[in-house]
Amino acid sequence: MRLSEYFLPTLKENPSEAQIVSHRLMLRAGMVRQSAAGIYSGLPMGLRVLRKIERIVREEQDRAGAIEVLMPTLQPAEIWRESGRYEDYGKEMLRITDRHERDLLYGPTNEELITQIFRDNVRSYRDLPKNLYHIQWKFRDEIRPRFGVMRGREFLMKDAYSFDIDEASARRAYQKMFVAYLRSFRRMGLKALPMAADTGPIGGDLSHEFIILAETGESEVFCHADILDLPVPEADYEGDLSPVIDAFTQYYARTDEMHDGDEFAANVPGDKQLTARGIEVGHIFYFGQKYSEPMKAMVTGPDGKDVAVHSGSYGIGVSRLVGGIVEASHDDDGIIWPWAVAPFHIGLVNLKTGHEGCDALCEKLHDALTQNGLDVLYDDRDERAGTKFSDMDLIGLPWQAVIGPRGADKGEVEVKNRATGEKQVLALDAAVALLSAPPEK
RNA sequence: CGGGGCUUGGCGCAGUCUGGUAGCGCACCUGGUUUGGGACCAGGGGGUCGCAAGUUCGAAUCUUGCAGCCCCGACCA
Repeated sequence: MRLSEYFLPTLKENPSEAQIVSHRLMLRAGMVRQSAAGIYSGLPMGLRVLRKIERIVREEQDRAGAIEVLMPTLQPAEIWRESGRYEDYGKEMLRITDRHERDLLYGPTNEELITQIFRDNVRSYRDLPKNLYHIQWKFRDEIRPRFGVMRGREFLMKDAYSFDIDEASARRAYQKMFVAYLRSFRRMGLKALPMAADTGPIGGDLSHEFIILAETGESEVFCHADILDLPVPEADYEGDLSPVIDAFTQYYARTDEMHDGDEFAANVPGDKQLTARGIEVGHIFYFGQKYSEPMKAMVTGPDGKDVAVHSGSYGIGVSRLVGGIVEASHDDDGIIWPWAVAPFHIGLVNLKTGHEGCDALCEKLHDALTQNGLDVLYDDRDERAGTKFSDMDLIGLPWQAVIGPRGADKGEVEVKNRATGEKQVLALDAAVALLSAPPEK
């Protein structure tokens, strides 16, 4: 993509409404613009990141056996009356009335709708287990939206819903999602820590929040430092997942609402006690028959008797992750994108557009990289070097390839690693080889 | 929802106390000189000062009401 033909409005100064770093950087790097409190438009840069995150989430959900569907943003009030949540949900639910005076709502979550779809189409235990998910916009009319895209009112969420014949089977569905979440976040370059979460009225041990550490996180978290370095293994979803789950849950890890100071002190050695702030990027829980009973989501079991299915739901805040990743990965100059979610892999900087040697070498490099399947943003604007360098640092692509009159005629490319700042001058072929791999951090 | 702050050109701000018809930096347009870390000179365009009502000869400035946005707290992917 040629920057001169792209749409990338960067800002030199911080907009006054943005207070936290991810919000400031996302505005300055031309990723999003605010439309109203907690409601954002995505510009091309932001959309690219969102799509890459979405793709990772989708691939890992599919791999874990979940099946993608797409439910609408607007839902009839009727099914929420059935589950009893229409009144319970309160003012966070945006209610809408259509021209026929029918009550609708903009979905804050989809348990009711998916349960309706399930019960209307599945009758037998032989069709279980099932795990259905979708990636769709949600709306929760938060009292106080803040932190840019991390606490918006409108947000993109992946939500999955599992249906099983009994609790033992449901537990397995839960484990699969647990592992899929570990894998998803790891692929995005994040260390997401599963933390025991409040299970509410259902009880049991089947609820975890996945938290990434960041100074601006909303909740305080307490954990054993060793969790941070646990490897995420290749997943065999057909095999026994318990060892993986156990490895991650053997350590103390809790948010402030679940925290117990005495237990923390007793179970975690002093030098391993980690207190930090975190951002919740995922939440999984098993809720049994909470919705299947009132909504009559029944299947016939092997004994010929109808039973209400056992369900769980599993959410990932896709749009929140964009902000979360920026929080977790930036420096004073701008964003530092992990390779897997970078809007482009490489920023190709032509220091002197119009200079024959520079133009020619840039074109060559651009074509070679593109042919290798890489996303290249080619800064061919007629701007000064300083402007290009600072814009490139700001938008944070993993690699920068700089071509200027100094080295162009010798066929030299200067390659810079955005994360480390390390620079090296290379011949074209060597540059192509280096740039085609994720940078070592 | 309670407390605090803000609203003046695309962005960042001054001017408001003490009313006199709007200014600075950046960005943008034209021309020229420049050109490896956000250049310089000259010229230029763009604002019913958040909205409404009031006071006044005269309101960005004073009064009242409303709206939007941000921050702190209690709640949430």
